[in-house]
Amino acid sequence: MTPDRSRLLLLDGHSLAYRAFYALKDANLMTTDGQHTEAVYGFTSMLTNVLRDEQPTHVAVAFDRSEPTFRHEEYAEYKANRSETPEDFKGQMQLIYELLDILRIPRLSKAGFEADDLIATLATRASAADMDVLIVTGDRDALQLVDERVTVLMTRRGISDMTRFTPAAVQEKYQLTPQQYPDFAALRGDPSDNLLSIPGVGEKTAAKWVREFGSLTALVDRVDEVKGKVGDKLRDHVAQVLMNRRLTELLRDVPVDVELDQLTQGDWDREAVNRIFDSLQIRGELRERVFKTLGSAESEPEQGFEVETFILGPDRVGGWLAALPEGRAGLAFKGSYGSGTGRIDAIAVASPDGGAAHIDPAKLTEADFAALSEWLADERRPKAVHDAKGPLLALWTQGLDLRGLSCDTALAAYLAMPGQRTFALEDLARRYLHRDLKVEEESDGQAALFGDDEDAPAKDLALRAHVVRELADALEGFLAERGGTHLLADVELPLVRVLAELERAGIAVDRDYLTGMEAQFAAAVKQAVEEAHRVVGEQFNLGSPKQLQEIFFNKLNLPKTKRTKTGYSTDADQLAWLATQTEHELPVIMLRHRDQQKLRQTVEGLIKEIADDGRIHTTFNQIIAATGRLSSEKPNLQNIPIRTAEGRRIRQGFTVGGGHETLLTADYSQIELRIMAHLSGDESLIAAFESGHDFHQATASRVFDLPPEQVDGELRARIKAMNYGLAYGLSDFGLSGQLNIPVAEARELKEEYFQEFGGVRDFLQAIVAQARADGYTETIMGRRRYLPDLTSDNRQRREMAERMALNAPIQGSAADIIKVAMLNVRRALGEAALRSRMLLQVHDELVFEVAPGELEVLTEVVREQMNAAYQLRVPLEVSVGTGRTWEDAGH
DNA sequence: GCGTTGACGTA
DNA sequence: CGTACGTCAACGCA
Repeated sequence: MTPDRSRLLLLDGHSLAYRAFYALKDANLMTTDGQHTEAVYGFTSMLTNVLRDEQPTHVAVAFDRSEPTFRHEEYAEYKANRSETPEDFKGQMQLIYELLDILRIPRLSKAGFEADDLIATLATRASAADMDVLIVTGDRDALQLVDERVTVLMTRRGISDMTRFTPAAVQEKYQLTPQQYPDFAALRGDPSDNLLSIPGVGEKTAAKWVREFGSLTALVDRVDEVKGKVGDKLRDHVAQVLMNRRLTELLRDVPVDVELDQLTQGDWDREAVNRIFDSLQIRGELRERVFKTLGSAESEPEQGFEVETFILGPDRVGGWLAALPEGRAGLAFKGSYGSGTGRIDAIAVASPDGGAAHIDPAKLTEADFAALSEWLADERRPKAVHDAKGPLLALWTQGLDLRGLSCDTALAAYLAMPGQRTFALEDLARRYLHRDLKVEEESDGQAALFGDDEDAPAKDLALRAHVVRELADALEGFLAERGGTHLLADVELPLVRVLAELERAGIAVDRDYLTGMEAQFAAAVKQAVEEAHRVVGEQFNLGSPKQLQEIFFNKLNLPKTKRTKTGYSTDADQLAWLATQTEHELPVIMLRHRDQQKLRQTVEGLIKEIADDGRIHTTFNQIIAATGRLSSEKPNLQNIPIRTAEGRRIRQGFTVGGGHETLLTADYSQIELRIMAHLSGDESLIAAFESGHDFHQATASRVFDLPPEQVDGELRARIKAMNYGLAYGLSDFGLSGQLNIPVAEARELKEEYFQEFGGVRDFLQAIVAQARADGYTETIMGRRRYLPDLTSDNRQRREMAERMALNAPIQGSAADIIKVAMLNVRRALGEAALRSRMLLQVHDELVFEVAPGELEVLTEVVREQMNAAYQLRVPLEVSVGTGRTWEDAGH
């Protein structure tokens, strides 16, 4: 079999991006922060389609440059008629460059030349090297390049339609050869390039002349033969036509400093591609198509993973584990986990020297179980696991434990790149090991190739264990370069066990109480619905913002509120505003409905999650929040209402469980502000914390130069808003909205504040500047957050990144501190052999269940450990409360 | 069925 | 035009 000839695909980047932009203009594609993406989206779509359909072996995208070209020197008016780049198009070229770089598709440009010239040059070279060439463009000048080897794909209207120009197709369409095309174009003129045309000569005449005389040269030689008025016009414009011809000719010998064999797609990184698609908010079909298409172009992994798998039958486990060499083993588990429990279906252990064993826990002899149990629980046998918390919970249900966890690859990857959305083992293997962890494809439930191997699942799990082991080494190295070793080893890793304990413990709830409350909220909802229907005079769904807009703005003709992407907002602020603007009762009824409905849903959601033991076992996610915080899901126990009296009633449903005496909550007071004082070193702010007065009162007294006791509620509220807003990057505008004062007054307030606390302003500015220089921010414990958008051209994105940059070290440092506090509290509880236990973490608060007789000592331990978690330049203040319910224990 | 949107609860 | 999350119902698409 003779190998296919090489095929080079050349794309005209600007031309295609422009076509794509106009084709998708009406779709108004945009990210939520205002970056338009029509051109990026359309270009990517075209690129993907043509790669898929044409299967080129070589590829490059050529771009124009902003510098003038030889054409401008020849003709100052060249392209001078081009209108301004549309505002919505701006920034999209930069995004296309980034995307191509991430996809490792070569892009070319050269000062003084247009993309067309680069394309002509490379097409000519490739042709000479016996390659086929495919040119994709929207510019008809490229037709002159068409020959037996070179085909041009010309975009038609949309982005999916392309015309394929071979010599025959050019002939058919224009009745001209490709060589004649530029002659024709020169005679015709080209408004888009500002090439003048001959009055009275259009496409028809131009083509007729070229056909008749064979070429422009021949026509000029025999120009006297052209009869009539058009003949005179032609004679008047010969010089201009010849210039047109020179401008239309594409250069085939641009000194491009690249070899043909360099024009191939390089190794690309799935995670990076996912990242840029995430940031562009491109998902679904196009993302799929890119991965599917480029999957074939994606370089083959250096080699797949190979691992010899030992499927350990009865009585083989003990011997195999005993024979394991020194070093770290990789572990992988199959099973299901969540809600404080789990089930293990299979375990794989990868040996430090290569092989891996597969263990079926259902087929263990007593001796096997004992050996496995001992090995798993042996602190001195180091182990690496991917996302260990679930398996740990599952192991506990089987009477097993897991000790010696020296690396969790999910946590390590999270610390390395906390902004990632997922940390799937497959993705990490590709990113950090540059190899594929492929699971055999299955279709229609039928086992595909090799699927009839009944050991395939075992081999797959063994492979995962092996990959985890290799990945652990790679990630630790990577993390060490980023200064994350301490956080992994001394904070996140030990925290896994503590979180598993929290999840296993759960928190007791009073089901009857919650059920009764749900009925009350439901009744209030029903009443609100009826009232709403009555005052409007028709039935509608109060839960539908769309229907509500219809009622408010079309039926009742109430004043228009703030706009959302799809219409007018009906959120609580707008409803409250509407209530002040009109006599109509509906806004107030809606507010009550929203309120009661939200509470009802919250309670309903909680009831659904009550386990058989009468407790709710949330799941804490350790690798979600980019700042380092935990998150809580199924259900989220970090957003149980507290602000309103009605909402707080829900907290009375969380109670002390049987066998315990009371609940205890302990929270850090103003921890983020204390961190700000510490990090900024602002002496005045530090002094305010040390003054012993209420903090907001103390800062207000300094700002307004009043004795603390003369600070009234109004002043205190203003400064409180300032204090908290600063850490979020609050603008003058935002502050004015929040305090209901004019923007100018908000600006003055800020000025007055910084007059007193100038160190805070310096600090906040310095953080952003530092982050821009480094590309990341850092917490007190070295937790990094990478913020590439700090250098974005897009103002909205850049300013968003700046706010993230100043918030991340503050929020993240608070997260660091409470994590350390949790570890220390847990250790102290163990050392004092207390039976009280930690149940929840809510960012700056810990909730405990107090065993009988331990209240006093527990309070002491918690206070001490939370206070000592980290030495800031101001004291960490902890306030403690106790009570039968979470509400009673609050403060 | 699935993903997006608007709304809203917490720190 | 204030950061970080998770959940719900409605809705539009496939």
